[in-house]
Amino acid sequence: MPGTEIEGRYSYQYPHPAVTVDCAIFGLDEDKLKLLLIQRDLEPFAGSWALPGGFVRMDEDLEAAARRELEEETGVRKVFIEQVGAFGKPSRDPRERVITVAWWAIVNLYEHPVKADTDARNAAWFPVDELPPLAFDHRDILDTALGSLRGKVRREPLAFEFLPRKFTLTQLQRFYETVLGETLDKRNFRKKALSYGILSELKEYEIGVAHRAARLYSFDKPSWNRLRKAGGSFSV
Amino acid sequence: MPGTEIEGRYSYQYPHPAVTVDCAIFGLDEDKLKLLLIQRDLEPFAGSWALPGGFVRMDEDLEAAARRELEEETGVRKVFIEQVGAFGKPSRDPRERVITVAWWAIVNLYEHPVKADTDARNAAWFPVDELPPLAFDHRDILDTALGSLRGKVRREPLAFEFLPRKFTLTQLQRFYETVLGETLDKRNFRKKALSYGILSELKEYEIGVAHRAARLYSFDKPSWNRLRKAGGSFSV
DNA sequence: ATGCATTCGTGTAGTATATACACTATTATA
DNA sequence: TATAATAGTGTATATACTACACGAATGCAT
Repeated sequence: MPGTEIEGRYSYQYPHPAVTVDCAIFGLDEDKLKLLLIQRDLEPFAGSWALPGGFVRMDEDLEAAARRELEEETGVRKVFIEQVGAFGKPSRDPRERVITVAWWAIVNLYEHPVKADTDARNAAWFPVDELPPLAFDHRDILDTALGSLRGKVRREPLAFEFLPRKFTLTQLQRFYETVLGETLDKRNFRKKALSYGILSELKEYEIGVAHRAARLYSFDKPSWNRLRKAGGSFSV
Repeated sequence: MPGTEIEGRYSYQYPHPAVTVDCAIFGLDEDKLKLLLIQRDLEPFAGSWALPGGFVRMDEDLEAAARRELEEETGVRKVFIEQVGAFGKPSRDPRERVITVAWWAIVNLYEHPVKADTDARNAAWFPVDELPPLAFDHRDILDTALGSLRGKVRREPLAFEFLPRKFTLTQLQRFYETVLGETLDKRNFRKKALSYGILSELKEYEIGVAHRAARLYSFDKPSWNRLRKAGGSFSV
């Protein structure tokens, strides 16, 4: 049954590989970009940390499979998710041929705090620049995912998927500095960030800080949609 | 055997989907961006045009599978190829579950003319803006591939994968105008293209034209490597 | 041989965008 | 009330982008 005459010209019988999805789940925590990892309890790589993932079901879309894994792991439903690509070196799993379709996702830890290490399974958030060795080819996958995340952050207002609904311009700046790994000039940053007209200045200020309180802003999605339709982008 | 306890926490037995590779093969011909398509002779979609593709073998890397298909179809070995991503809607093939990993590739039709329609199988080059209806979800795949190609062309000197080894600046400009779908100012284009220092001015001119002959240039790869290492990009 | 049609090749001025840079204002706390 | 910490603001310079027109070279038709 498997493989027979699929795609027309090829009629020899191929055995089928297993197909999984793996997710690089990013979040912003204490001004650091963090990644959710799971500690494996079975061989191979028992004890190693790995990207959460699992099998694609036979009647399930790839994105649906990724979202299902994501929700099982974090409890969060509507998140930003994007495909990284397929990884399929024949030797990537020592047991049998497994092709994985990798995704990256953003969970907003301010709106949906995900307490990773409290449940039975051993899961934890790691700063992306202090990761333990990863199982399988997950380091490759992560590096690709990080590249894809950074590229997207440069061109689209993804920052607001990470930040609280009300944020200060300094928080916004810190985010870009953290994710892009470069320092930015305060005045130029504010000038540019505001110039797109997609930030609403609120009449509120941060509270509980031991210095002058900063004004809060929120992301104005309608303005961004208008700007995008007009061919605009958003890069700081 | 399939699916058992793979990835640790999941131990139920999954049937495995078939996995294929499909290739969007681009080339430049008569100042037009063209795509190589194959006419299917079997159901489903018999008679329709489709992206060339086929099964991934059990011991074969995904990229190797794509390159094998590519060579079977065009006879060309060393081409630029990049993954588009995985496509896996459960209904995309009416016979059984097939997940495809799509790739796009560039063949240089000046250096390796691929006479598509001469062999037994019915294959042909189509201008990307005059494509026939495509089989399966190949239209989706192609649109994604085109987006990926255009993005890459904006940032990296991919133009030279399409053009003859010796080319005129007008040819180069036409390429960008064709692929990016916008007209460019001649003087500004030349100024900018030359400013990166990755084009070598040759002492040769085009021949056989019924007007003033244009100077020929070639792409200086070492210069590009130096520029790239220094963090530079290439965008016209 | 001459004129025609066609493409090649070139520079400048104006505008917009990006960069560099330092001090006063506000608030909590000691 | 002094201190420590961060917020908030403007200008001058350099760089990059845009718009724009005409003489030079060549094959071809007459």
